[in-house]
Amino acid sequence: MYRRTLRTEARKAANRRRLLDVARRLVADGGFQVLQIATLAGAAGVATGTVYRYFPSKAELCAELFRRICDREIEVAREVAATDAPAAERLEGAVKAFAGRAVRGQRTAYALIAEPVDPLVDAERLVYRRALAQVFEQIVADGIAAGEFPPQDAETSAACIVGAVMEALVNPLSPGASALNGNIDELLNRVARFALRAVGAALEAGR
Amino acid sequence: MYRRTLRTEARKAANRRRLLDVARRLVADGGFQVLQIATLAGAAGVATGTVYRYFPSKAELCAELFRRICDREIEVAREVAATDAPAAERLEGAVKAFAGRAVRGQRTAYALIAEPVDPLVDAERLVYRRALAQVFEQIVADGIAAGEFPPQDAETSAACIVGAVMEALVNPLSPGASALNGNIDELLNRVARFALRAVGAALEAGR
DNA sequence: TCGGAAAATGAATTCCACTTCTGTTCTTGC
DNA sequence: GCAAGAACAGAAGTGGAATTCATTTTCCGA
Repeated sequence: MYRRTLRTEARKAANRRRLLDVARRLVADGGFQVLQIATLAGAAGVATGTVYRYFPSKAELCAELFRRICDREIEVAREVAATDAPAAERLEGAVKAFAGRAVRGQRTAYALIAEPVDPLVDAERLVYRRALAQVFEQIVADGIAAGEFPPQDAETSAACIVGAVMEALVNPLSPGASALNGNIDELLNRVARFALRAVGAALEAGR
Repeated sequence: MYRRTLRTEARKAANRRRLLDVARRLVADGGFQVLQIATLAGAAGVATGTVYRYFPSKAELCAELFRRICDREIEVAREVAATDAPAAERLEGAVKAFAGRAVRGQRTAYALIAEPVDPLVDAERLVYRRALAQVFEQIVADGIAAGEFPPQDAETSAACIVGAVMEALVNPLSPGASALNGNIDELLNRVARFALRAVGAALEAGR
């Protein structure tokens, strides 16, 4: 008589987590492109067939991994945005936090933002962008309400900001990356200033 | 004795063009996703093998098609940008022209901007974005020189504008499109205003 | 009209990674 | 320790689309 027990369940959960962790590492330095079932299994020290005892398909595995990575990014953005500082400061902080993490994450950011992926994962990407946009939208809406920013469609502005930041990162991030001659801060500043001007924030002189 | 003659050369060129045209049509309503060699051949009325007498591989065919479509878009953007009106007007015009064409093109725009494609085509996408960014960059630089816009890094601003416009379009364009309840003009206005604010253009009241 | 060369055909092949399947090994409760 | 059932290994199976290739057709120059 065999029955599932706490111990086996725990081990199973741990295996699952480990597979996702190994997958994350693979994606972190080769993108989804190198995430093949056989490779993953090898790296995790299990047989290929075993992967299918934890995930119904590769696409679902990728989607879950994608979600997992995104969740962390969104969480960070939310935290930065959740202070009660003026909207302009919060916007600047959120933009810099997001862009900074992306630049440091390199390959991972490219995977999240631009790498060709299968449709199921691509759907998650839309969700990710919307979630990110919502963070910005809240800030913009608050700024409008406080009179810091001129009236505008917060939703559009938020989407545009997300696009602007991502696009500004695409060149530096795209594979073959010219390694950002150390000017990360300057890049972040430029992007942040762009976003601030875009929502109509009053800029201090010299910015 | 067989030798190539004007007539056959012409026919060959015409066949090539026709293949690309048929491919464009396919992409226009199903995206690159439906562009399969067999499908294309069928639609063009030739055998699958024949396609390979005109293109070395599917990837190259896709890349060339992509380039062909982009070139047209870039050309339009350049034309709009080439007037000697104030930079703000040119920027508004270019943004609206690009976004408007994209919204009307629907599936094609999605294919150009966001559809998952193979790496060779993805590389073309980067080229496309840079070319588009250059159009905007010129306008921004002119605006700065003329004192219309405050000092800023024109390259960054241009990239950001490209990203902002594309992102603003992604939701409306993504498959499952909610068909833009007719508000195309309003969408274009919002995006254009965002871009104008972003470069620091002085906005007339009410915009 | 005919020989030779290019072009077209479309069925067969290849490729390659996902997925499945058949033992084999572990785990549990008794 | 043992029977039953779950998990695992890794080789084989699958599928689907790109690509090839032997054959047929079309085209040129004499």
